[in-house]
Amino acid sequence: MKRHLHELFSSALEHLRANGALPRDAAYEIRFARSRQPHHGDFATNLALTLAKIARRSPREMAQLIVDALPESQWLARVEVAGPGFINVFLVPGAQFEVLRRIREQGDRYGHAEPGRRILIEFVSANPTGPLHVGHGRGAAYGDALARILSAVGHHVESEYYVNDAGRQTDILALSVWLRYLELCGETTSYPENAYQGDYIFDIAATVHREHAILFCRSADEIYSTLDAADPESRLDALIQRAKDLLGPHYQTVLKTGVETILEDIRGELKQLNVEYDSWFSERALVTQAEVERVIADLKRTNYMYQRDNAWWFRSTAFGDEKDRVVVRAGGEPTYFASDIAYHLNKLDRGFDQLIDIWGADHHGYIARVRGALQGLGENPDRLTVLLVQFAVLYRGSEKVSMSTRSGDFVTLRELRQEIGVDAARFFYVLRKSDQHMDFDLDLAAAQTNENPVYYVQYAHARICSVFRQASDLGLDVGRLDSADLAQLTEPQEHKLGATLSRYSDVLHSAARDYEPHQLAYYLRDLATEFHTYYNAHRFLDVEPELRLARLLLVDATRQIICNGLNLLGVGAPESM
RNA sequence: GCGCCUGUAGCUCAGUUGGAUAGAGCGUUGGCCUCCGAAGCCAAAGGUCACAGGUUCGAAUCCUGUCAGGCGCGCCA
Repeated sequence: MKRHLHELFSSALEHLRANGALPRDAAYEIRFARSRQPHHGDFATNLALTLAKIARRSPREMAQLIVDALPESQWLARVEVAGPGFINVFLVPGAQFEVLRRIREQGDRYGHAEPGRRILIEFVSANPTGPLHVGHGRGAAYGDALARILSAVGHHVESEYYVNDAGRQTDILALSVWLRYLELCGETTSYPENAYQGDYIFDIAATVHREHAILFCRSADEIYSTLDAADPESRLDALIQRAKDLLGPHYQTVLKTGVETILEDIRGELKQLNVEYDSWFSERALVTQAEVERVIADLKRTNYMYQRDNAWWFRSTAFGDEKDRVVVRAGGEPTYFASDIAYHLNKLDRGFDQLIDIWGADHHGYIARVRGALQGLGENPDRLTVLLVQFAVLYRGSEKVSMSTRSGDFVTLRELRQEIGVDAARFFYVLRKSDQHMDFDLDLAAAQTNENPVYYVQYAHARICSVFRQASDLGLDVGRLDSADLAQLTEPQEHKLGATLSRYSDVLHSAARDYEPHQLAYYLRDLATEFHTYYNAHRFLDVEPELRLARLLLVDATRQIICNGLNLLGVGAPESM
């Protein structure tokens, strides 16, 4: 319909140009907005306001000229000049409902489009050093909904979890597990405060003890003797080194048991949340397959690498970063940055047009250096889009809850899901713009379970299903919905519902373009409101057959759109509740 | 100190890329089930869009400054 209006107005402007009312070279962009108020018609454009100055006429005069030059159309009831010079378009009564037939025809594919770009979207990617906490849930809900939406508008989308199974954090995990294991062996350890504190460490240690008995047991004397370190962090590093020395090849067994146990837990929890990845990519694989080395060598061949204090630095300031960054440490160890460059190159080499990374907002300072590295290596940095998810600040009542994995003082995603359920959790997360800070009151989230907006939307769906069950019980003929006479729909609630349904496709594409699933969530709530209002004002079954058929078509299309929309958010659409 | 994000109803948040009278949920107040699901509907109260300037036909939206909050500024990941 918008396209049709566009053609009409273009034609009018051409006409005005031809007769000299508009300068030949006048630039313009015709845009239509859906009117908020019924007396402003169905669509409005500010075209005349933008053209008034160029044409040296008053905005209202300009608007009238355009209106007079409009060609005839079967869909337009009337066109008005209003306010300072808006042009309001009123459609003929049936026009708003044409969309119902298309929804009916296309079913759960309605709103989807033709194939577009190849996109790889990476999200959550939490270190496998502890269970997912409530903060990770936001990235999961956001990333998965976005992947589904992008896929729905026609892109080829693959989702990936980057597993940081190499590096210091996993070493700290291995050390933590080993020390707890030693306690099970009867050794007295002094457990470092900066090792992982969570109870899950005990569980993994117990597994190791069950499977390997006292094979990895070493005496406290061996471990702590001649261990000198200035500060807690270097003491931790010294302990890790000691563990590697004392355990030899067994160290890897402890580490792998830890990482794999936690990864299994993460995988399971995400699956519970209806989040399933196409691939899980291991950082360790990048290292063992020498891709990191290769990238470092490639970087050294560019002009963007230099040595200082025995370390290799990448000149990221050349690409807008605040300072240059170390790629290879003085000791010869590559940094996390190095493997991250290799990872992103690997993703590009797999043939994706666009990479989308979803990061926590605390990593925002990291964007410039990664894009810089890609550019330095001759890649187009615009192929990488980094979307930031702001932190959720957790409260219990008015008390702030910490979310540090190392301290063990956090609320797990599992606890939240078990408390409020998958649907409520996912809808709650996605009901906020991702770059908006969010106050997440756990007590409130639990208390508001019954008031969660997701039930409002699901209830509309269930109600419609119930109507059709009733129809079937009464033996009413609902098999001919396709032949319904749309002219029967004349009530204001029907007009509003029809208008909202016809907006779905716009909303979907807008949500995909802006990477904003929350647009869809808000839309679904609006749609549910329109339906509930309609439901309370009118009856569907107990009316004349022709009217009944038309109303059932309208209501069935509503059910279809709610179902499609909820699915894109990873939320179920129950037929009864 | 520098950089990024944010400031909208008592609380939690939207606001369609600068449009007409700034919206919703929760909370508060008052109505609606002999009728296809009351997890619903209808109505009321509640606002100096942090503050001050600027840009223009027109600003919650764009620019500048001030104030307040979150995050970041490692040879950690």
